[in-house]
Amino acid sequence: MSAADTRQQIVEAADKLFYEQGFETTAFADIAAATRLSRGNFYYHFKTKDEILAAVVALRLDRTRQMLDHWRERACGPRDALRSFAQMLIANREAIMRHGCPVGTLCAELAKLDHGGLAQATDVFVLFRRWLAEQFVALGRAPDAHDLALHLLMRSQGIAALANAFGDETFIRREVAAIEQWLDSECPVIAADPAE
Amino acid sequence: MSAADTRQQIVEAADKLFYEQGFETTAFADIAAATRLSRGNFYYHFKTKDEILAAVVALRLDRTRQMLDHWRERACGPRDALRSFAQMLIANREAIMRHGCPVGTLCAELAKLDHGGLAQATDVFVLFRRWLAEQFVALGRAPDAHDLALHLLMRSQGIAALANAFGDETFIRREVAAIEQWLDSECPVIAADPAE
DNA sequence: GTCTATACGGAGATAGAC
DNA sequence: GTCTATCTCCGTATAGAC
Repeated sequence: MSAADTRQQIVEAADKLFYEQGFETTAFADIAAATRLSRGNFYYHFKTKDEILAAVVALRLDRTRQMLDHWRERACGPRDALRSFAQMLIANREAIMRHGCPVGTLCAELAKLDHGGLAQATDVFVLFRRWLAEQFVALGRAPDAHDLALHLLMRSQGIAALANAFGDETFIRREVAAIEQWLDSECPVIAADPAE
Repeated sequence: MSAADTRQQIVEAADKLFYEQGFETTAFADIAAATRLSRGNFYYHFKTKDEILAAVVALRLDRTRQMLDHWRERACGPRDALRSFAQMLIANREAIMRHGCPVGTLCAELAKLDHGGLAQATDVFVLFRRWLAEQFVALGRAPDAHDLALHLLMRSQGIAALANAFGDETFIRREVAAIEQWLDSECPVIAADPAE
């Protein structure tokens, strides 16, 4: 197998394990078992565990960009795009109830560890925030688009946190519905807008 | 120093460290340094680290009960009591920006570790949820008091998570104001209610 | 009740054979 | 590029002196 392929395998396995078990808990032995590589072999591809973390965050940034592009392309206008964001909570409900939000839990862990990679990890949040703000700008809310984006992000984090703690699927669905209601009240459909 | 005092000191130091650094990251050596006790001496008071965690959670449950009682006693009616809950985010903003919500981050960490103490830790959430629901019942929202309580808890978690990631104090204040607006819209002041 | 000394396991990391 | 063997450090936990 080529070095690039092996590297990719390691990063993907680490991504999964960091989400499911957390960064610190995940040992090289765990990633080794998942990739069926020997422990020592890791050091050919990554010098330290922090390098693996950086690669995982880079992977998540890439995937998030792709997902956001995809949502925008597929949606009928910005309001529909925003709904995609909310619906993500329902689509990923099983994983969220078990492991929380991948972005939020990683940021929280790195903040506690006082880890240098925190800034990189929050960049994933920034990616979401900017994208959300763009949709609100397109809906004519340019002045407070940033605040509205943070509000939506805040709700998604709160929902993920409680869903993780209580494991209550009904709660997720109810709160996603509440988000959609909030969207409609904040950005009412106007007759002049043909895309809506 | 009596055994009970020493035990209390250990638990309080552990409480602080678990909040600031996380449960797993905190080593006995850290607690030893904070309490100025020798490492070996811990095992007279606690057989395992998990026992310390259980004691910390019990301490937090006690303190939460006291705080909730205090809020209720001090408040002019249930609406005012609910405002105390929201204001807690502003009062504790410095700690929240640095370390997140003590309850939420502990639950998230224990969920990732698949730790048996998770249920106990979520009991702190349950305490808040019940108390919040009681206030909503008092405001005449008995049918959906439980849902409203979870919604408020959700918001507090989302605010804490993003405040931790972004370190934005303005964001906290804005969202607390939004919560108070939401309270007024969900439970409008009625003339027949003398306490309000 | 409090201390020192120490066993034990598991983590990250390195060296060198293949 | 991948492996095995090995090193060191650190965390939990125990034993026993004082």
